[in-house]
Amino acid sequence: MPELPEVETIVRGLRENTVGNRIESLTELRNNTIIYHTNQCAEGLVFSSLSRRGKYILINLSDILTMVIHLRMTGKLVYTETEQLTPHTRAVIKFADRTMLQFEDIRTFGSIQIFEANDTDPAIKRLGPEPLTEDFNEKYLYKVLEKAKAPIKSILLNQEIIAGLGNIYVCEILYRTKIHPTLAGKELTRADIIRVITATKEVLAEAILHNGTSISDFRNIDDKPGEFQNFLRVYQKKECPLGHPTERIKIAGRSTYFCPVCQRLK
DNA sequence: ATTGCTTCCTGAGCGC
DNA sequence: TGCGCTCAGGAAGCAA
Repeated sequence: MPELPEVETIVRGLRENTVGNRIESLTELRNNTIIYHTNQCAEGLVFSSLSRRGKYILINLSDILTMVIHLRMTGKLVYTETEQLTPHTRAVIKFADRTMLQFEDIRTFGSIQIFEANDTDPAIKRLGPEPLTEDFNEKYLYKVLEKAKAPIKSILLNQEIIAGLGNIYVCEILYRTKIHPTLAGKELTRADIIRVITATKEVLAEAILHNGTSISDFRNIDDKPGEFQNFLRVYQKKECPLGHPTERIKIAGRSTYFCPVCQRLK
């Protein structure tokens, strides 16, 4: 479900509402939702600070533990004052002030992991640069693409190359850059690379400004949808903004929307 | 080393 | 109504 802008929206919502909250109980309603990588219990600790890395939510618990949440396709975090269990509620964190955070996940791919404060998920250590920082720049992307035979679409989806992009935003980025999604990475020109960097930063910033994209069930922690779906140009569109019919193809098993007129193979 | 196919799981939407 | 199929904001784990 959520990509970088959606996760960022959730983290901001959590930061406003839960910093300083003490965990009274942490209950798992389905096996393997909460995975402990430490013997230390999270109960009694405080949500000290929150951050995001790629699509991961990182919660610092009293500088003692780190809670790492990944929502995968259908995970949701809902902050409520009363218990509202659904058939898909997988875990509930109750705070000392009687509020609670419910983790719902229809497809059950998501997880909550708990590590020592100085430890983290190995997958996080392998993540590529954050696209909204200076680390994601022309020099870096040129080096990545120089010899890459894979289609640019797959490369941009690879979290070890760039952290946080998913299927929607990669389609949108490629539309804005006029690059065909099947074009091999090494075929991109310097000008293309600069356009990719610029479009990536623009699309993500705009999406964050609109609280993310709700195609079906993304919701902020107060259960409100995002608004960026109103600004998508090709993803799940029949026509691009210029009126050309779009096409849908599969790349690496993922539906890829593009405009065959605006986005040409060289 | 790189690339891509299958898998985890549940539900919605479609054609017949 | 219901069946069977395809599809879904992700990514690990394999196989080639």
